[in-house]
Amino acid sequence: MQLTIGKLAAAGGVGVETIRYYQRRGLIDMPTRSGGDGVGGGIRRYDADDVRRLKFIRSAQAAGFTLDEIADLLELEASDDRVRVRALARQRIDALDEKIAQMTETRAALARLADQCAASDKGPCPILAAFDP
Amino acid sequence: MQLTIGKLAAAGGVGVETIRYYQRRGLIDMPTRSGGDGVGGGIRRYDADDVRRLKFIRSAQAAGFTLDEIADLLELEASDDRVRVRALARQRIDALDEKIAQMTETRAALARLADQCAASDKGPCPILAAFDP
DNA sequence: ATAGATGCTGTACCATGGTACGGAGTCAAG
DNA sequence: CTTGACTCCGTACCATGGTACAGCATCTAT
Repeated sequence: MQLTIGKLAAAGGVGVETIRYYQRRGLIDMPTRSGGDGVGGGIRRYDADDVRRLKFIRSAQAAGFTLDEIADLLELEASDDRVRVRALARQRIDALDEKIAQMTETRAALARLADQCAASDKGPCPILAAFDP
Repeated sequence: MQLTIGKLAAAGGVGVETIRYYQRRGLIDMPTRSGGDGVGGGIRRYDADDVRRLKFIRSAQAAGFTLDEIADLLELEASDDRVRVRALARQRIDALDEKIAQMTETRAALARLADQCAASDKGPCPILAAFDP
């Protein structure tokens, strides 16, 4: 099965430019070309494995991995290095924990201030007051 | 009390360029100048209220508000519109709730996969497998 | 009065994850 | 064989929150 960049993009539910962007980022490698008359490259020909990689990228992205991390994951997949994959996952989990904790704290503070603000219209707004030095 | 941009930046714990950036964004307004010989402006003179506004910005930012939202908050502070401040806070809380929920879900899925991966070295890595179509 | 520290403007650049476009080349169908 | 759709490359642009620098002007301390 041979695919042009447009078909690959459609298969992955992304735009053509996104594929080319992933190539620049090294997430999808430059495939064989057809029609390259010496200068200017030629038309990229993709296969089913490229579709798989593209979908992998989208899935990993949905799990919050950055494109850089995904590039690492794709390398690790090729080398089947489970220890390092686990380490990367752990790292991502820790980052998530930290962000969740921080956001939860902020959320609670903000909710408390909003309640205070709603409770009484006397004096300055507690929400704004909280940001004042 | 008159401050130059450098003193204001130091008072707020930010860089000089950040102040000028906030001015471009409309978060701090263009202060009176001294020395402006007709062309090219002149030296900005700030006062204690600018320091307060700057600190307000940093506090609100720490609570996760974007600079655009903070610009709104500063306007609302001036007009003392508590209803709209509460609405903005509520909106921020909802956004936080959504993000926290999504991240918590992702975190759980990733942790489960990492555990599965650590449990057995047989077969493909469950983490990578989860991203595969 | 003069050196050196700041300040001014405008513009370019950083990361992140793309999107858009011009001008040329190529491919498939009729 | 022509036409229209697709692809190529390079580059610029979007948002977000800044950072950096060049080339002057001004201010402050000596």
